[in-house]
Amino acid sequence: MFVSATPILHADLDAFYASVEQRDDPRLRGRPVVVGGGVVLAASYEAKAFGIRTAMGGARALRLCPHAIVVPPRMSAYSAASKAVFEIFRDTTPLVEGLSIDEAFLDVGGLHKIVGPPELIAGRLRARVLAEVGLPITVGVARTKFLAKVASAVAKPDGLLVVPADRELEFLHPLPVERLWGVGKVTAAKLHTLGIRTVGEVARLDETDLVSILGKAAGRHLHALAHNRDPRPVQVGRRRRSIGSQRALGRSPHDLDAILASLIDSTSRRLRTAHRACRTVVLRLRFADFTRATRSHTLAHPTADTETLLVTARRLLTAAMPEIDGRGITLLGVSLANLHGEDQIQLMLPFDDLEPGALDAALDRLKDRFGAASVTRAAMLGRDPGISVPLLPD
DNA sequence: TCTGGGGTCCTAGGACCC
DNA sequence: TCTGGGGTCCTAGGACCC
Repeated sequence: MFVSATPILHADLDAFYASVEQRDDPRLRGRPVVVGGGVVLAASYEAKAFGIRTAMGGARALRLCPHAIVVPPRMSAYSAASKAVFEIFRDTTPLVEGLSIDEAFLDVGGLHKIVGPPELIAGRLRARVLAEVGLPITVGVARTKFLAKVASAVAKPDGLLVVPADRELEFLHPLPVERLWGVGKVTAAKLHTLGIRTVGEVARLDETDLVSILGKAAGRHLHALAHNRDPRPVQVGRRRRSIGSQRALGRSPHDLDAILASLIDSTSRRLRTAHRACRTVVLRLRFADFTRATRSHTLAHPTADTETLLVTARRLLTAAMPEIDGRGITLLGVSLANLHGEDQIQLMLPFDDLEPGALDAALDRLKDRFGAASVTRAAMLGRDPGISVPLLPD
């Protein structure tokens, strides 16, 4: 039986935020649209034609295209659109690996006999996303994840590109090194100074040379990709490894402690909603000269308790105050990492109903159910509506 | 040109343990 | 008394991605 040699799809929504805005407001269609304010979060293809790019300052974008229409972001609309598109992905194949809000890998290798060849599946997927969600989407199809992603980038916007298994290197090698996954500004500059500009030129280098130029992991990684060696399978259900939030600070005076409390409040809330707990609190700082610093602390036990996390974050901030006072702070952020999940249960007891001994009784019930040795009382603090008791296996 | 907000992964040094 | 090699964890910084 013939088995498809190009079973991986990389599906990537085009100019995602801007496309949602154009979908929802007909007046924006066909016109240069910029989503964002101080910085460009997304630009429609009409805006990109003027040289406007993601992450560019808003003022510069308007100089490039004075008649661009700037709209504020509507995150909930993008999130809803993303959910609808991912439902179509999962209806196509259960093997879906989300990469971000607007892109995913789909393994359709097993569908050939039932549905047809990958290009047919990809075409149908594009048609469904347009018909059911109203958004243009580009799909790259190839034998490896990496090449499928390169194919969709080349095919953008609103395109479909299949790289046949026998033409992979022919397709890949003329492309600029910037197309390789993991090559950004710094790595590209290093390679350029050595006269290396295309993927094919990278492929001609020995792995040991690349390692000596770029370091062990990056060198090996790039060497493999330049030869289209990418054995990574499409992974379903990858879990996030950190949850964070940050705030750029204007020139006006700010109450750092209040901002910190609100950052911890929102991130710890998201943590609990996801039924996760964290062990590491990371404080992110950016200074007036745009240099950055991080300060972190790792707790003995995972927790999702607001008060515990806030106390930890406050200690980090207090320790960093001399530096902040000296250099001026322009951004404060918090990231909760070292995430723990399924192996942990969180017990919430409402404050009002809390009889004396109720907590111990609840712990005893859990010990009956999971075995005494697997239940530990790790923390008992809280001003949220309830007492949260993170429990973890010994 | 003056820079947002959300993430991932890698490196390197030091502490600590065997 | 002086010494090796290996492993894990934590912290900090940095490159990169969307």
